Amino acid sequence: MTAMKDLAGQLSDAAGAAFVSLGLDAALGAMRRSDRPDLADFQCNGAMAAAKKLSKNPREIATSVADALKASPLVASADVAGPGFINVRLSAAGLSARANELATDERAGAPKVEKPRRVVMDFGGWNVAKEMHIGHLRSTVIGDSLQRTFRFMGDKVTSDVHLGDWGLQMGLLITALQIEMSDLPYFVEGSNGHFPEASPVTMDDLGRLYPQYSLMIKETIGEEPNERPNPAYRPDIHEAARKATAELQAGRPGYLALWRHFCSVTRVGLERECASLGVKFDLWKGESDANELVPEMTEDLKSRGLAEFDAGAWIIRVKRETDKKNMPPFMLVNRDGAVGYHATDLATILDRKRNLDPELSLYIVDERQALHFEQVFRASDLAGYLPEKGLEHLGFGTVNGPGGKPYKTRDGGVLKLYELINEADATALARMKEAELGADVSAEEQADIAHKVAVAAIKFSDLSNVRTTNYIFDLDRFISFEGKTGPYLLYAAVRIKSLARRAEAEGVKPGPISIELNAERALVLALDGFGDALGGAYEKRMPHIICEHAYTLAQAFSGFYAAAPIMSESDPAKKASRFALAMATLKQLELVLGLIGIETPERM
RNA sequence: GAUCCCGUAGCUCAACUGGAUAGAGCACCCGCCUUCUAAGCGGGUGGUUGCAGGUUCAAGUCCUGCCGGGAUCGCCA
Repeated sequence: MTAMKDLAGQLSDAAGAAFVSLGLDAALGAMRRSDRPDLADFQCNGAMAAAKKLSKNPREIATSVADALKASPLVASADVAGPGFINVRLSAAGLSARANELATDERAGAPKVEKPRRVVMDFGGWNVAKEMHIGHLRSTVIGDSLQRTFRFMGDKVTSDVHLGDWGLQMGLLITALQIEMSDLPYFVEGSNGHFPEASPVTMDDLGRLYPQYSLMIKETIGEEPNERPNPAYRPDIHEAARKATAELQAGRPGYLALWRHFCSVTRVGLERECASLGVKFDLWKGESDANELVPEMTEDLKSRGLAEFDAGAWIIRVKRETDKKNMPPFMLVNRDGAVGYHATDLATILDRKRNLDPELSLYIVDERQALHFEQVFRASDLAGYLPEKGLEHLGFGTVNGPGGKPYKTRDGGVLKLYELINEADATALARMKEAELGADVSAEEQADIAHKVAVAAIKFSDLSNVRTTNYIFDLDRFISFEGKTGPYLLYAAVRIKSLARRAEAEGVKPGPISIELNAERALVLALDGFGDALGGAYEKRMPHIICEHAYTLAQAFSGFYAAAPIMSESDPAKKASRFALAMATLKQLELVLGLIGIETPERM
């Protein structure tokens, strides 16, 4: 995968060769950054595993590997500690060579895949008629980070926002409008006529109607122990919504016209949030786009005996003998003749197979959808569309408020995404004024800087949590600018940019890097860790690994910045070396921040 | 009830898939701005990794059982 080996890779090769010469597996030579920086830069634990197989003394094996390692020009010292740890300290020459390599590499040491794959990323989760709130932030920023990471690694990515625009909620909204505004022309039975261009509803209307009517089609309310019949349940409305859904899907013109309004009204808000967050999708498709394939697909599945008729609905049995958990059947067509997201997701797979033929499809959707995707993937496999192996659900944890319950604002509502962004913008702007920064720039530029800081804070706060776990959202902490935050990373980058401006003015040029100070060693080691972090984030689809690396790098730079003055350094060789190291850091830092969707301003 | 996930410092989170003395940030305490942006740097206080067993040279990580929290379990997405 790697074009240029990082230090761990080079050391692993050397140690691996030593293990092989002992008649052992080269993989035992795997080197990693040391847990004990006071003792070593890198460590190898393979001797202890080897000792078990050979029933030899691990220290004996370790000593012989360590002796072999000493021959490498990279290694300053190699010794054995404890039960058989091999500790390696790197030579200044080795570190300097690596630093120069990183400084001149376009990709700052990043690996690239040898064989690019066609990858589809599906961001299912946004719905028509629902405004984006804090809970939608995760799929957006995680998915965006993943698409940037995969592209950077060389894969051919097609991202699809995949709106939820075709299920019962659409029929429910039509029903709601029929009740609230019954004289609209969309409801005239059999009408094929022209319908108004302008939407009869605004996003606010939809945002109000949707929750109001959703409550009426819930048969029960309350949590598990206190679950009880919903007093507001309206079977008539439920029935009407189901019927309207089926009619919409069957192509009733008035309903389709109305539905288009719902979609376009919603999309305005979604696009605004995307632009604000700097998130782009290749495709703005939705569940509805799969609709035209559904009849063909269901016929195919029925004719091959994969779908069967059961309790009024067409289902596919996806249960397996080995299943421990309950595996309900895949719901192809419900008893009204309407389809839900099982069918549209499967039809979408068929569509993608025909048009994109992806080797890998990633679904960045709430962890709670895990069972759904397992059903869809199994169905796809059974049907011979795309193999289950190339379909992955990347679930993520939910966003909770203090106490582990879903986050609520002070007035009990959900925090809308644009409100969060506005709040962060305002806080960032206030912070700038307080620090008396940006007094010499226009108000417009100040706002631009503040927004970049705000977005960095929001994205980093979210992405630095492990993808799969739930996290607790606290507004103040989320948009704080001190410590381990997005703005800290920006600050490091901005300081280097400022240095670069001064260097330019004073005619200072980067020169060969020579590592002397401890702070310089630490910075090179941090820079060298990029490949490993990127590879890990890519393999595991875990953006937090990149966040962790970005922070380590910024921290190492801050230490270097404080310990090694550049512009005031009198020795021109040292000055040029340190400046080159700073510039290498900036290059990598900007690449890394790019992978988590963070843009760096020129000053802040 | 069944299946799966989680429980780490006062708070919010890490820990490279079994490695050494479990790391960060916030908060708190002490230092550092007449030289590169103090949104910063250096240092300190703070832990029986929910509990009890087990596996082995080595367990936050693996196995078992409890306790506590969450998610899911056919016509909502």
